[in-house]
Amino acid sequence: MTLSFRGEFNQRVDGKGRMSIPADFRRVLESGDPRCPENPLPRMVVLYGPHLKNCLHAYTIDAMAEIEADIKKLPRGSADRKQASRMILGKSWETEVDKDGRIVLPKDRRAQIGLSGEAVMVAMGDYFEIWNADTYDAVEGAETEAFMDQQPEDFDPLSLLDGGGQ
Amino acid sequence: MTLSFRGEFNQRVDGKGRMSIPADFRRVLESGDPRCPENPLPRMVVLYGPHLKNCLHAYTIDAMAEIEADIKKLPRGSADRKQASRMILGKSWETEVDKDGRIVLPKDRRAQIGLSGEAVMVAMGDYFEIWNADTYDAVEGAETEAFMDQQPEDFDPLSLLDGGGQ
DNA sequence: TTGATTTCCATGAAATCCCATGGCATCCCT
DNA sequence: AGGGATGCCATGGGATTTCATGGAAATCAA
Repeated sequence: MTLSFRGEFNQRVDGKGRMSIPADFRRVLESGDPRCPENPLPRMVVLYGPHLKNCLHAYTIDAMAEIEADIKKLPRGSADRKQASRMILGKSWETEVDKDGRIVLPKDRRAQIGLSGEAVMVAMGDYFEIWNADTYDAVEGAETEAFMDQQPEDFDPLSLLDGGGQ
Repeated sequence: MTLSFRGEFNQRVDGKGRMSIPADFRRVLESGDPRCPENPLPRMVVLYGPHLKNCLHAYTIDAMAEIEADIKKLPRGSADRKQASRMILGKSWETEVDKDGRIVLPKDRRAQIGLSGEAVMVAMGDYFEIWNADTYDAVEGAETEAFMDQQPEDFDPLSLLDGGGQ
């Protein structure tokens, strides 16, 4: 069983697009990269498909390998496989955390999510999201509020889990 | 275990038909060419059979060798083998990336896919597609739109993978 | 010769490497 | 417990290299 991401972190993004990966996340990336610890610098895969609104998704090598294996299970030549390939393989990018614990997000990626100044990284279990800080505050705040409005006063998120596992 | 292509890149095509191969793709081509790194310049094989509409497919040397091996497994003299040979072996072209990281696409190949000005290269796992930028935007845009129309509003391509492995 | 192709060099932008700093937490010793 | 040393972490700056791309020179072909 592989480690999972946990927590939410704010990090600065400098003019060159450099951004520290939180130390906790690095530990997870290391445990999910078969090349570590021989090569101490963990890699990660960033998804940037058009279905992602205002954020990027970051996976460990192992987690992404699993996804790719699933793609290969789809029938060759099927529309599903083609779309999955285009939207996942075609819209992803592998990079390595440098020895200072940072990655450099290419200009295109930063532009896509309007990233500059301050970033937020949010754990989502087997991946984490990368947001521009201001955008995250706005979108996540609004979505959570909208959701909570539809829930009873004493709502507990754990109740969402009941019956999900059939 | 071989690297796989990842990501999508726009590159310029000049009047001579020269086109840079994205650095990431070159790394994959190098790892898939048994002649590297003794000879540092990787080769690649371009498929241009009539079954390809508006695009070309580019393979590593190793990946194409595997395909050829599969063809040889078909019964000698069978119609399947003959057609596979014609459409794959007969319609493919091997070239070498030059020391500036470029290839020169022959006029015929460019004409076939209407390539000029701007190209798009899209990773598809063990190969990548080469498109004219405008054509790609139109065709891929239309296909994706048609596909997305059949999906729920908040569609995630990862959902295609659920239960794909039966 | 002339047109086409291939090789070589030039350039600006972007990405990468290397080193430096200050803050914070931890460890350890007396 | 104090207090110093140690080490990790996030961040910054500068130098260096790679990349994509354009153009000139050299080679080849008809």
